[in-house]
Order: sequence, then C-alpha cells, then structure tokens
Amino acid sequence: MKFASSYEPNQYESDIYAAWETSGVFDPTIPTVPVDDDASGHDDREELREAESEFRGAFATTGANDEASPVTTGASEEATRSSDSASSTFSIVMPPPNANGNLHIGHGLTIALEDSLTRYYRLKGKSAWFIPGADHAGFETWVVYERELEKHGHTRFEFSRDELYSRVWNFVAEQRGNMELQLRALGASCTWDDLTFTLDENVIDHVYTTFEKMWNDGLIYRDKKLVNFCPKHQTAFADIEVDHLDEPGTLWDIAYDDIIVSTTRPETLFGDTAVAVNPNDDRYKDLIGKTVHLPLTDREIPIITDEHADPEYGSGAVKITPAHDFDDFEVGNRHNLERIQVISEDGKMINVPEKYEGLTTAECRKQVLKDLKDQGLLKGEKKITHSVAHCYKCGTTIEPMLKNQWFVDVKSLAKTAIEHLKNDEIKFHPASKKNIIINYLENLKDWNISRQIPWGIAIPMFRNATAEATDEPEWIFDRRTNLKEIEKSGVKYIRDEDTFDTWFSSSHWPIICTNWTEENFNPYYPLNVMETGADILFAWVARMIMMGLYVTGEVPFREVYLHGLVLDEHGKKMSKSKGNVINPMDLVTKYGSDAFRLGILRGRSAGLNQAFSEQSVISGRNLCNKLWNISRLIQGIVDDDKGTESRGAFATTGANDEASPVTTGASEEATRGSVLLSCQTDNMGEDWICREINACLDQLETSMKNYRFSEAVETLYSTIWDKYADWFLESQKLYKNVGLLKKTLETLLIALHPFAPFVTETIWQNLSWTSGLIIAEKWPSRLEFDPISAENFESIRTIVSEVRGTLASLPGANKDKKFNLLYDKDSLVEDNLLLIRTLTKVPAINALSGAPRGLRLALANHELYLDVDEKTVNAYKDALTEKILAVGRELDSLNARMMNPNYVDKAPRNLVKETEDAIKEKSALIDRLKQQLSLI
RNA sequence: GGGUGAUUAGCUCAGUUGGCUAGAGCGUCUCGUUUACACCGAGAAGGUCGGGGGUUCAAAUCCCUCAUCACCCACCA
Repeated sequence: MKFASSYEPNQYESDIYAAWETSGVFDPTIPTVPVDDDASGHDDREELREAESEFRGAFATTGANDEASPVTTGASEEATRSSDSASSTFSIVMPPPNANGNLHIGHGLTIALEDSLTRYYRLKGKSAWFIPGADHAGFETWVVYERELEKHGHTRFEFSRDELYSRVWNFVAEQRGNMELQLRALGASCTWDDLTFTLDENVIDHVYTTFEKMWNDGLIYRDKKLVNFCPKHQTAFADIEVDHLDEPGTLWDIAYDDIIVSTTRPETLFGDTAVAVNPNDDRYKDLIGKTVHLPLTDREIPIITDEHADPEYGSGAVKITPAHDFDDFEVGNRHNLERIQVISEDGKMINVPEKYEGLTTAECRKQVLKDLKDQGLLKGEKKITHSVAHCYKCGTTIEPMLKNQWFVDVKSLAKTAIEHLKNDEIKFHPASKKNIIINYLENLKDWNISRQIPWGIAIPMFRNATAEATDEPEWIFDRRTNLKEIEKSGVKYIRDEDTFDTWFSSSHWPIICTNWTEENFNPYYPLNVMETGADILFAWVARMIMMGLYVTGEVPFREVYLHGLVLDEHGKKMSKSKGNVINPMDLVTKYGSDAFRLGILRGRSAGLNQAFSEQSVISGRNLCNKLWNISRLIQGIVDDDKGTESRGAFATTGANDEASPVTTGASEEATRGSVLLSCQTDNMGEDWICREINACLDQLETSMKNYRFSEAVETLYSTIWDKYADWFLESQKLYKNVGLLKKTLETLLIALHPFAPFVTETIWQNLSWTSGLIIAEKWPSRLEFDPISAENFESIRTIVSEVRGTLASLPGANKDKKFNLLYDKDSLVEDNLLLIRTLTKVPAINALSGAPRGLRLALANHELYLDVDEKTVNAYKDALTEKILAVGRELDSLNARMMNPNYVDKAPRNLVKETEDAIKEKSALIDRLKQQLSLI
C-alpha cells in the first residue's frame, strides 16, 4: 500500500469507523450486567446467581492475568497504586445529547474528552465501557414541538396528554439518527448496543422503583407551595431553571390609610393580606396590631411585625401577598395569613373586583396605578434596578404561583451526599468544585419534581376519585401509568397528569446505564469518571450523587471532570444572535475528526470557559499530516530494506536483568516489576529517541491520570514533531535502523491513538508490517537505551544548533556562502562527522591544524570554529559583542546568587552545585569569546 | 450581600508541594523548492508574569491589598 503525499481524512474516516464498529472492539471485554428483556425475569434467582458468578469469575481471571501481562507494566508504581488501576474495568457514560438536535461544539469537546479517556484505558488493557445515550430532553424538546404545533395552527390544548406524548414520540423518532451519525463522525468508541434513550422502559423502571422507595420512606410529599411558573409554557420549574436578570423597574409608594407601603407590583395588592413593619422600627410602633383599609377594595388587613421588613428600604412598610411572592409566602406562613390567588396560570387577574377581572397583569397594573392616583393614594415613585426571574427558555417573566406539586424532601439526601463528599470519595477536576457543590447542598431547598408538560415520564401517582369520605388514602403509588385510571380494592383512582422533571430521571444515569441492580455485583459501578459541563454541576452532578447514594449506597462515580464553555476565538459566548457559532461537523468535514479533537483539547483546562478557534484545528490537522508523512518515510525505508534481514528482532527482557550489558535509563520507579523492550541501538540518536519516547510515555501517563488533556496532547506533539521527526528521523536518513524505526513508530502511533484515533488507525492499516487494529493494541512498553549515549546526543544537538544559529546570523548569510567547520581534539565531533555535516549542511568538517582561525562557536565544552574569512569575522564583530554581553548578564546574575551567603547556606546543595558549575562554564565561554573578539 | 475563576509574548493558553536563562501553538520577520511532509525545513524577534505591599536565600507560584473581566449563589417590597 502506497502512502499518498498528504493525509486526506475524508477518504478513510468512515471506513475506519465501520471497521471498528463491526469488529466488536467497542464492547467491554468483561461481560456487562445482563439486561432483563422481560420484566418477569426479575424473579429468576438461579439465573442471577449464575450471572454473578460468571461476572466475578471473569473479573478475577482478568485480574490475575494482569500481573503478568505487559499491558499495565509500563505504568509507574504510583500509577499502579492509584484507584483507577486497581480494577480491570473502565466505565464512563455519555451525557446524553438531545435526541432531537444536532451536536454543538460543547458535545464535540465532551466526546473528545470522554473518548480519549476510553481509548486510553482500553489500550491500557482495561475492559472499557463507554455508554452512549440520547436525551428526550423533556422541556427542550417540548418547546421545539410546541413551536411546530403553532406553525400548523394548533395548540397543545386541542389534544389529550396521551395524544401529545405519542405525537412527540413520533416527532423525535423522525429526528433521531442524525445525532448518532455525528457521534460516529467524532470517533466516539462507545458501545452502541447499550445506547440508552431517556424514555426507555428500563429508565422508567428505575425511576419508578426509586420513586416508590422515596414514597415509602416519606421523602415524597405533595404540597401547595409557591413555585416558579412560566405563563407561556404553562409549567412549573425548579429554582435552577430560572434566570435572574437585573432590570429597571419602578418602586411605587402607596398609601394604605396612615401607612405608606412600597411595591414594584401594585397589581398584586388585591392579594394582600397584611402589611408588615420591622419590630424594631419605632415609626410604626403605634400602628402595630391595627388594621388598614386595602385600597380599591373593601377589605381591612392587619399591620404585623416581621423581620422581613427592612426599615431602610422604601417606607419601611411592606405589603404582604403570600400567594404571589416567595418572601411573602414565608411571612404568611409565619403569621398564618390567608393566601389569595389573584393571578391565574394564564397570567390574567382573578378574584379581583369586577373592573379588573380578566385583565393581564400588565393591563391591571396600569389601571390600578391610574385609580390610585385618581384617589390620591399614589404618594410617589422611584426608578430602581431589581432582579427579575425569567423562564430560561422563552424569557417570559416567571410568575410565582401557588400550585399543588410533588416535592422531594432533600434534607437527608443532601446530608448523606455531603458526608461522602467530605470523606473525599469523589475527586473533582477542577478541585475547587468540591466545596462549591458542598455549599450548594448545604443550602438546598426541597425539589419540585412536577412538570405540567406531557413530554416526559409520567408521575406514577393516582388520586382517589371518590369523595374524601372513604378511609382510603388520597394518593397511591402505581406503575400502570399507561392507564388514565385504575381500580384498587374497588376504589377508582385517577392518574396525576404531571410528568417528572427530567433531572429526576437524569440523576439515575450512572445507575441506569450500568444496569445496576441490588442483586448483582457490578464492576462498572461506580463509574470511573463522570465527564460533563461545569454549568450543570448543581442540576445534574449534585443530584446524581444524592440519587446514587440513596439508591445504591455508593457514590455513582469516583472522579468528576468538568469542562467549561467553548467560547469563540475572541473569548465571547457563542450564540445564534451573535452569529459566532462554530459547528463542529463543519470542522470535521474540513480538517478531519482527529484535527478537531486535537484542536479542541489543546489549550483547554478543567472548569474554565476558554476560547476556541479554527487555528487550533489547523494545527491538529498539520500534526496528522506530519505523522502521515513520518510513516510514509519509514515505510519507504522499510520497503528499501526488504531482503536484507536487519536487526529486526526484539527481545523482551525483565528490567532487573542484571546480565544485560546495557543499563536502562528509565527511572527505577518506572521500571520496577516492568518489562523493557530491548532493541539494538547503534548510535546516540537512537539511544536518545528511546529515552525521549520513554519520557513522553511517563509524561502522558501522568497527564492522563490527572486529566490534563492539553498537556498530554502537547507532549505528544513535541515528541513527534520536534524530537522524532526533526532530529531522530533526520539522523536516521544516515543510519536506517529498520527495527527501531518500526518499533518507535508503533509506539508513537499507539500513544497518540486516544486523541487522534482515525489517522493512527489509517496508518496502522497502511503499514506493511502491522496487523490487527490499533484500537485493540496494547499500551507500549518502555524502550531500553544507553543513557550516556543518549546524553551525548544532546551535545550533538547543542553543537548543531549553535552552528545553524551562527551561520544564520552571519552578515549576508545565504546559500552562496558556505563555510567549513573546524574542530580541535574533540572525539565526540570526530566520531560523528557525517551526522553533524548532514544536520548543519556545512560542506566539510576538518580537524584544526595549527593556530585557531575563523569564528569560535559559543560552546563551552567544545572547541569548534567556523572557517570564515577575515572580512566575515570582522563583520560579525557586533553580533559577537552582543553575545558576550548576553553571557555576561547571565554570569552576573549567577555570581550575585553565589555572593549571597544565605543562598549558599540555605539553598539545597545540588542547586548550589549547579550554580557553581554554570558559573564555571559561562566564565570559560566568555573568556574564549573575549579572546576571539580581541583577535578581530 | 456571599462566593468562585481569570489577569503571563500581538492572539489563545501552559507553567501541580516556591528553585537553572518563564514555555507552546498560531501570528510576525529573515533564509531555504535538500526525492517524508510548503499542512515543510532552519533561524530570529517578542514578556519588568494586572498594580502595590509582605514572607523567603529565592516568588508567575505563598500571604495581604487594590483594579479589571467573567461566572455562580442569595436577594432587592
């Protein structure tokens, strides 16, 4: 197979993905918990026991093999000790994208992160399970569908709840598929057979089981409370779904007899049932306990005292409307005040004098103000800025509304969660989020889980249809939500029309996806890591923790990685109205999936909102092409080599093999109990690249363990490009160690695979000597090398760089002016004449005979001269002077450090020694350069 | 009101128990068509690490303070 001169992702990606998918590599190697297809299967104890023993058996066997397997042995001891290495499984769930929509840039980031982790741990030999999902996205989808209805001249009120449900189901079914194709294009190596849709039977089953448990535990209650209500969407919301925006408003002063109250909502005065003043406010002392006449009505309301009234604010007296204000609701509870609802769910006035009945709140406000003014009761107005609650979806002002809703008593759930969090059972990235979530849980209010939209999971509660007279309970739990009404013990019950807040079911996600059950041991629960957006820390992560602990007694995941928002290239939030939205699929089409993944991971760290631009994707594309061409070069060398049996054989040796003549350069920690790959290295460059690749693997493993994706990519980038291609391969154009070229290329391909799966697999399939799929390869072992030889290559690199730099800075330097290199008694140079000549492109390197001549290179430990003519030396005088000054400055600062007795005294000895050595080196260098200058 | 994060090169960002001359990508400049790659190679310029204090032999890093930006929670009759 011939490599084209550049990598064209579009030619390969879909075929590569199909090859993975059909090969079965996306499936975890340890069998997952058996799913009961029919509900009756639950009772089959025998089967369950069998499944469990199979499970444990598989788990134990793999664990035992692990010790001898080379897969994990490359890891340092520290890594092996960490929790993620302790088990042979790796599990992660996909935050389910909306089944109804296209993927946006945030999904692109999520998949890049999660799939890199999955592929990395799969290569590391773990049984990796990346579980995909699709979200019915209750409210989101509902809003889209309702718009659809409106477009066709319908409203939701023309249909029954069940009709609407099936209509939306069909609507979503039509839309589905797109999202899954896009996940494939991004390279998500997830187990498709286990895709969970948030309205699947087993989801509902889990949710009902939990709900029943909560109901029996007394954690579910029904209450008429003030809830956030969107008059447009006709549904209640949790606090978290409400946007608070600062807005200009007016504070009106209204006379209630002798007392002036301040309000921004005069239209709600019909619902007033008291006026409150602060108990310490002397101004109103005499009025306390008396009543005042409520304007525009014939009602009298009491004046009460409550801390809620702030003497500093407005008049210091505040009207209390328990049915339409959260604070007033609380005041009302404290003082047993009547709740009078004056605004209906569609935003019209009710229970008000006929004149105002049926007006919208806005119309009513106008009328009330006019009437108050006419009666001389409007005493003043002031422009203020206050925060107003809005529906996060449509922006409509939220109306606090008295409604009967189902609530979860969160006290015990939050308390348990806090205990486990404080016990450090979950590690957060970034770490600061742990305290934030604890703080949130400490102040959590009860959770309203009722939603008045048809698209969602029905709440499995039925109301006694007969009169209250019976002894039967008013509400009963029952799973038969497909029925509108049921009969039990001869009593008729009618289903509650409401559906669950989507977060109630979402909070079960790790449990549902891994098919956790009480009976089965499940090695995939808790998840190794939960990766999601920092913006849903409270809405989702906090609730998964509470729910996971409540249902399973264990935290649902061991680590949490939170990503921030992907901003546009100027650091601005992407939005349709700004027109700065980047579609990930466009970038994938244009530059390839790998380029997108590398680009979006680069320069990104946990929890931060960070900018993203096409430039970074281009940079990723370039790396893919570079790697492609590296492979092309090596394949060419391999092809030329065929026939001659070179040192292709690699022997696997224990690291502690004392007999080995070559000492290993790897750190003791890294090699302990591990396997090194011994390969014949014939020159310094080969030892050096082995050392560098080992260091790269070390760094990579550390980065991944700490979820530092950007750092991991950065390390690979510089190893592949700056080291492997620019130095090693350039030197291999002379030496051609075919065995080593193959081995090192394989190592780098596998190491990059988690981040750039397509190009690495494509190359793997194109190379003549590789077999199988790279996705199913084993994580590479460390390479054996001679550390002294490797270090010598650093000297060569220093020499070559100095020659190149000096040549480039010579006045009028260009291709016409070539100079030879002279060396004096330097065995390193002498042994590597060809290499240095090739890398520096000087015409010749000669031993110096007689007195030094030409231009001395600024190298401390090597006496090398560029054989330039007098004129050029003279012209270089300024540059040389500048160089001497620069070295002088460095020397000064080093000397200053050593002059400080405290430094010599207190700094670590090795540091002082280093400083001393550096001073010696710089002094020698500066002497020689000065000598050179004096000769000019 | 309470809290979090950010502030480092023209731009976007690294810099993990304080320690060699603060790094990378992109951009800029100079040179280069050497059969892996112009999606390339070689070289270079560019930073008093937001300001001010402090601790330390040593501070981008720790502490205090101020400023600016972003966000979260509470809440504003």
